[in-house]
Amino acid sequence: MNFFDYCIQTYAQLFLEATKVGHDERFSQKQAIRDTMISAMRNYPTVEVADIWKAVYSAHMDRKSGIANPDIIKKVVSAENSWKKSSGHAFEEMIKVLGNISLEPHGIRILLQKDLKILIEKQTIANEVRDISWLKEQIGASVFDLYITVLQEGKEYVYGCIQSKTSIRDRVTRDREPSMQAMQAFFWSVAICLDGDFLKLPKFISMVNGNTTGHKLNGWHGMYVFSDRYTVGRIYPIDIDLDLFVAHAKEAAEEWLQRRQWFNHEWKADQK
Amino acid sequence: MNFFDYCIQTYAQLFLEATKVGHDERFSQKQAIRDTMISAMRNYPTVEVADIWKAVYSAHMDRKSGIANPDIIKKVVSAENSWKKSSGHAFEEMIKVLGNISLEPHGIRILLQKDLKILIEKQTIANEVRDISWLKEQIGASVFDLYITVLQEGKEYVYGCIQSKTSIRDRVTRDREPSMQAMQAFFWSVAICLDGDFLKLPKFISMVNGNTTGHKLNGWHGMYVFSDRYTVGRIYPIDIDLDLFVAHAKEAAEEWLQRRQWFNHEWKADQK
DNA sequence: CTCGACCGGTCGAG
DNA sequence: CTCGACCGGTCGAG
Repeated sequence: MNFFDYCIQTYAQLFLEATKVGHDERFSQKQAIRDTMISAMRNYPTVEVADIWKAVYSAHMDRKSGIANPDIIKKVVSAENSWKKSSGHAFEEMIKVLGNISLEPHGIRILLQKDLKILIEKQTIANEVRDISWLKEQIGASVFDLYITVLQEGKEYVYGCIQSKTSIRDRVTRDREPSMQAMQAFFWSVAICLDGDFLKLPKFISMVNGNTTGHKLNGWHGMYVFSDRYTVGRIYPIDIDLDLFVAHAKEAAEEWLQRRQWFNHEWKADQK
Repeated sequence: MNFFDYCIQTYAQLFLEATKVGHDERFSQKQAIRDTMISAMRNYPTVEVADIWKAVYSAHMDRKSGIANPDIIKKVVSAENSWKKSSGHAFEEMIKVLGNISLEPHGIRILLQKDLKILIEKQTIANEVRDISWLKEQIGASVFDLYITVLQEGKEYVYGCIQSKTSIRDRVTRDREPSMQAMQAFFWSVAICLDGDFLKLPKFISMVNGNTTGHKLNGWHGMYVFSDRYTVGRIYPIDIDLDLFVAHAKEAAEEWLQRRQWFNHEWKADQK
């Protein structure tokens, strides 16, 4: 028998034996991986150990997924990684395109982080030095996905930071802190979420709206969700027109230009 | 047509059109994701946007992998994540089992990080306070995968730190720094690698052996690879018996017990 | 070519 | 139940 088939068979057998004597799946699979390796290394001393490892991987993937063909596995994993890396960018671009349709007539526009990076390098952003230096820090740490600017007397000012997320699951926890810092730096800070499923848990609602012992303050000026199932407080529904987001962006731009010193976390848009 | 099929078809069509006018694959796929979303949201305003997103995901996965069945995709991704999380643990256990067969008769044994954590909590590790506190820090940050101890007069001392990796790719870069700190703290510090493919690049060889301008010092006392293709300097071949690793572990234990003050990065095992 | 960053179901230990 | 950590081909910008 070749080493590959040996690994497939041995893994299956060892896993079965382990479960039969009462071990749970996690224990059994770990033991099957470990002992198939040992056994195969003994029986095929001339085969590269890395190749035996790949065979054990195939055995594990087969048992868990029902797919025995390594080519299919490889292609799915590759495609999945492509989606992970690129789909978020596509979503950001979508928000930029959809938002700017309504915003640009008002002298407001959404920028990708990389757009803003270029504009700051070209020194065409009119914010004060202190803002510019704060923005550079945020860009360096890739904190926000999008930024929003407003024109006044022909000059372009960044007045807001946007987190755009297709799925934030429990990463909301990590995104909240930078958002609060943006509000403390007198910027409009909002999140746009494709999927609001996580808002089914009260914990996350209070991370947005505050007013609980665990989360005293609101984490964002607004969170815009592509669904009307989760609307409460600063959690707003949007659809393809981004209506409430656009309305709030206009209100926020006006506020930022006229009364920035009072533009802290308490600010709330009028329109609902 | 239902929204799902609409997304599949639209994505395929938009991607094809983009490539036909000369865009590369990455640009075309990002545009296809973005514009299929916009188009589907317009045509199916009552469908949850998160569900449209899932359909676009399926379209992307289908084009990249050739697999159109979402159930298969889901199972492969799930299995892959299981492997990612569990296989490293199985490998660590394997090293522990294989190593301890030869080591335990000499009063030496390999511990998983979690084993050491428990022993330290039970206060059965005999190292000085300063060592214990250093070890606790390493455990807290999950720096090393395995530790190695030696018995002297019935007391058990941790004398080495082991990184066990199935694939370190360019993560070697990140693993080097903590290894050098372990050597500075007068511990034996080694890595055990399943796959030495990365050692085809001279850069990585010099990260192990030092003696270049970029990497003046050696990064480990030894790196043990399950292959004899990469042997040079402190890069040693091992097979299932872990011969050289075991021989060096014995030498290092002796050195640590007798002459610890001189056990710095320069120490090198005699046996080859 | 290089090289940092991306994600999300699972694991494992509460 | 919760919740932090895991990985690795791809993306994107040098």
